[in-house]
Amino acid sequence: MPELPEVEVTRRSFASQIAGAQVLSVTLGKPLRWPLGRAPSSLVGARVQQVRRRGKYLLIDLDRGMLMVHLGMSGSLRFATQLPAALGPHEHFDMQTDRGTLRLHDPRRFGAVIATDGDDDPVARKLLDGLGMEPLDAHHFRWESFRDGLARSRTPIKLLLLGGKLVVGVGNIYASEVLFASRIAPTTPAQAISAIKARRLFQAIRDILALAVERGGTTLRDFSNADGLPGHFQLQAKVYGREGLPCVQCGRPIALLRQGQRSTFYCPHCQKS
DNA sequence: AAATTGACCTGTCAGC
DNA sequence: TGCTGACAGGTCAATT
Repeated sequence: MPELPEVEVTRRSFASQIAGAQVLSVTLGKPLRWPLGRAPSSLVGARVQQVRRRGKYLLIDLDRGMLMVHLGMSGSLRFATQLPAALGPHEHFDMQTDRGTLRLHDPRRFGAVIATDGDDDPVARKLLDGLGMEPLDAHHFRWESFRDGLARSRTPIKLLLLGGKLVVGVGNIYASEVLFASRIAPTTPAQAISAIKARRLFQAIRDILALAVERGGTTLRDFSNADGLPGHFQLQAKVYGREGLPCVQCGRPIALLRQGQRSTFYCPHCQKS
């Protein structure tokens, strides 16, 4: 479910509500991708300061430590005052505070909640170091760095975008969408992309992710923010999930391709190397 | 160093 | 109806 826009929409939907809250108790369901990292009771009494995001990680700063939350493939967060006391079968992390309860729902359990000492904690460093540029941060997402990153790689551009080493947050849906918007074939080796097209791709990543955040996420499936609301003005995918349907530009059928065991959707007529 | 591939886990859907 | 296989929005570890 969650690529950068969905994670950012989630962050915005509960960050200001949870800021200043004091942790009352923590309950765990089934194990997630990684263990919490310390006893849940050690979080009790801590105060939440702010909620940041790095790539697809949510970083919840506490007055002692930092909680890292990743939604994996199927995770979603709720923050509310009135939640059922008992955890459902797919709810695996629950943090009660004096302002409400933060609860992770994650059927596939590819997500993670990790308690660390902060940004410099080795566990946090291991996960966050090496992540690429933040596409919605103008200071970090630099055209020169992006262009140089493309020039250094022969990897097919779709896979390079998914990799997260050059730019973070572009997942399987948005990778197909930004390549369609910039009219680049997904198999094109990164270093073979012309300057003109690279520039279009750079802009498309910024514009499409920003628009998706504005609209509250994608239209696919059942994404909802931490208020449990779906968000009414969700972004329409132009190619993702549209195999065989007419291209919105030229009317020819959208094609499906497998790259790195993931589906890529594209228009063979509109997108060229 | 860069590029593949497999693994994690559960739900859903198409086809027989 | 039930079974089987394919697939799903992510990413890390192990292997070439």
